[in-house]
Amino acid sequence: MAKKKPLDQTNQEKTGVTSYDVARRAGVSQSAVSRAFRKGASVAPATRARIVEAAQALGYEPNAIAQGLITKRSNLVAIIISNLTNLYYPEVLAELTQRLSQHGVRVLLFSLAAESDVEEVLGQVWRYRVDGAIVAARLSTDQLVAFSNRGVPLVLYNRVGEGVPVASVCCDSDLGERALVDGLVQAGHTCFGIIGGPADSYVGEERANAAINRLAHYGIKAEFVRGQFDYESGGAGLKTLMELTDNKLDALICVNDLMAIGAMDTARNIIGKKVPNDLSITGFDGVSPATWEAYQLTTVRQPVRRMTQAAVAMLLERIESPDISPEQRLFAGELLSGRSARLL
Amino acid sequence: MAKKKPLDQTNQEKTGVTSYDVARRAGVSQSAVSRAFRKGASVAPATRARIVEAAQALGYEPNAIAQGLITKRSNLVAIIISNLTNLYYPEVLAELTQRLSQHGVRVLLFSLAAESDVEEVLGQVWRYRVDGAIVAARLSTDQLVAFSNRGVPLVLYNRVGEGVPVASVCCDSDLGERALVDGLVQAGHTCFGIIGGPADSYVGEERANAAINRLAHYGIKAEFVRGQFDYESGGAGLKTLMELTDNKLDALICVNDLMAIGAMDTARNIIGKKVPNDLSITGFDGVSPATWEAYQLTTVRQPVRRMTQAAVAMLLERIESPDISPEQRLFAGELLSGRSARLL
DNA sequence: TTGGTCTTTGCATTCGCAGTCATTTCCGTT
DNA sequence: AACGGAAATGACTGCGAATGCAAAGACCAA
Repeated sequence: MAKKKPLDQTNQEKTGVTSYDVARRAGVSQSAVSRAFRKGASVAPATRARIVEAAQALGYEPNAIAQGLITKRSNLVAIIISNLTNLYYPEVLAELTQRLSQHGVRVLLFSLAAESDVEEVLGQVWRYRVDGAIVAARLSTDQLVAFSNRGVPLVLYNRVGEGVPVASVCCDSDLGERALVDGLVQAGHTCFGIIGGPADSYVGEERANAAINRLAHYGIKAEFVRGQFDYESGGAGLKTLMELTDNKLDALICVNDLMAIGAMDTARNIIGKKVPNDLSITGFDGVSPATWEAYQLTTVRQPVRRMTQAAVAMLLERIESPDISPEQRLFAGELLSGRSARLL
Repeated sequence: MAKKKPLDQTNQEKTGVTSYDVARRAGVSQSAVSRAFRKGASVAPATRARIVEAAQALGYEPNAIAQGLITKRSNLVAIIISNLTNLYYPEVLAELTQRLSQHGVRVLLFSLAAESDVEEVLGQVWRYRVDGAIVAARLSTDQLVAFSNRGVPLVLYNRVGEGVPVASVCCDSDLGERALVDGLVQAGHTCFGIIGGPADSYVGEERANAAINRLAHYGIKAEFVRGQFDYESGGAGLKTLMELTDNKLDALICVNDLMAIGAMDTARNIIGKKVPNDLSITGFDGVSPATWEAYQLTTVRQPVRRMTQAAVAMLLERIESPDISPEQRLFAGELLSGRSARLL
């Protein structure tokens, strides 16, 4: 009884060119083909040449799925991101994807409507046996533990493991907001307002708290409203704050650039306030529109390249050596002194 | 000799909970576990319940890699996108990803530095045996043929198969530019300039040609320069065009919004021209900053939701029935009459 | 020529699951 | 009680590549 694929049945139709097909054409065994495609394997140069030639003639590409099954390395990394439309993440995503692909790792993308929708995608993450994950969304303790239990290396991006030690890369909210607050206070502002993010957003809370705390240090209490990180929230938030402060607001801290931009436009065009003469506005992130002529936003720019670079490096390290202990890397942002705020 | 996994060796460590582990715990065969997880399979309700319970206790998730190997369906779709940082694509990407995931399909993301870098990633696309691909980058005829030879369903996004019939979803450049040109001409503009995209960009060429042709219809010849689709290119292009036209330029057509925005800022703040009084500026895409108060760009908005919806539907159709003949779906954009241009 | 070492090569097995086929169990009927 | 048909279940194989092991060559020295 002929078991195993007998090497005698033509099969190079469309989809399925297998290593057996290549082997037959090159007159070698399937093992040889496998070895010809792996780096340090023992194959005679002449043999390898024949195999490569046959492979090319047939259009053979090793089946990564089958490789993954046997080697238990899918070369897949999950990237879980919440607000893809939020201007800041596309840059991060592009950087991460390109860096990872330089290392032969492919990206399985999960994009969330809201930051708290993670649970639904985790099942899929497990199923695909990804080699690791980079997550820019809030994970519960249970979820963090799940990663560790399943042995999936994890790097958080602009998030930290609350209560659980996890590798993470962040831009320092405290430092950033502190620089902004210090500048604003010392320039003589007195009536502060803050537009935060949705309650389930990690960075939103971080930054808002950082600003509130630093203001408290000066004995200043700011009004606080929440936004959705988008343009409209900026304008809406500003209006609310104006009411709350009896129109006295003279310093507005937004936890991201987009809301700051929205607020600037509203201040200038709707409310009729001069920015920064009547009202100083600050943002956070350093997205590209922040530097446009029309805005010249005073903000904190995250060092995206260094951060993504670090995230990828950390992840790959942990994939190689799963037992490396968690490390937090905190990057200082760069204060961008634009024309939207009077700083000292 | 005990071949096959003997069901008697504990194995629920971290990574590898397999269907055998679940089977053993539930006191059934591996086949039963497999069936319990597939829809219309024949399993007694009581058995299924036991299996599900065991699976949960062990944290079992079917291995999608193994499933893919045997069923020849990876449930993976490749998305190949060129300028992720270009403001327009993030929205598209987010939409596509979310729609696909509603259909149980995962996204393998490939992001290109330049539109012509496709070749390098195609190898990876083949290796992962994706069920289909959505491509927003220029493919050569050979590359298009490769998809068809390998039986990988393909939908082009804002591109068409030049010379080869391929399924595609586009926003109509001709209609869009025509509406803009008509409006500008009828409003009395006489000296036209166009800022195009990089020569290897498909939409860039399409739109520029559309504008040029429509202008020719009126007997008008426009000056033409190229940009890189980014903010800076807008300002730079405008300056060049001003020189070329002896400062007489009164209508500027940019092939995307970002360059139009850059041009607006430069016109107002650097060159000192009033927009739209001295100079009308138009864009294309309808990205969110186009609607910001500071710009109110006159542009053509692509119906992103309908387009992504169509792309996903077409792709899934073709995955189910690979022999459906190619179809082109051309969507009309919506003319957004902002305050950046005087139209009729 | 012979023996020993090192390199190439092929065989057989394995990864985790789906699905075919054969067998068993369960029920309703008469 | 005996039978028939449907439903449930299990044994087994194979998807495509990687790899341990053993066998076969290649090469050199004696």
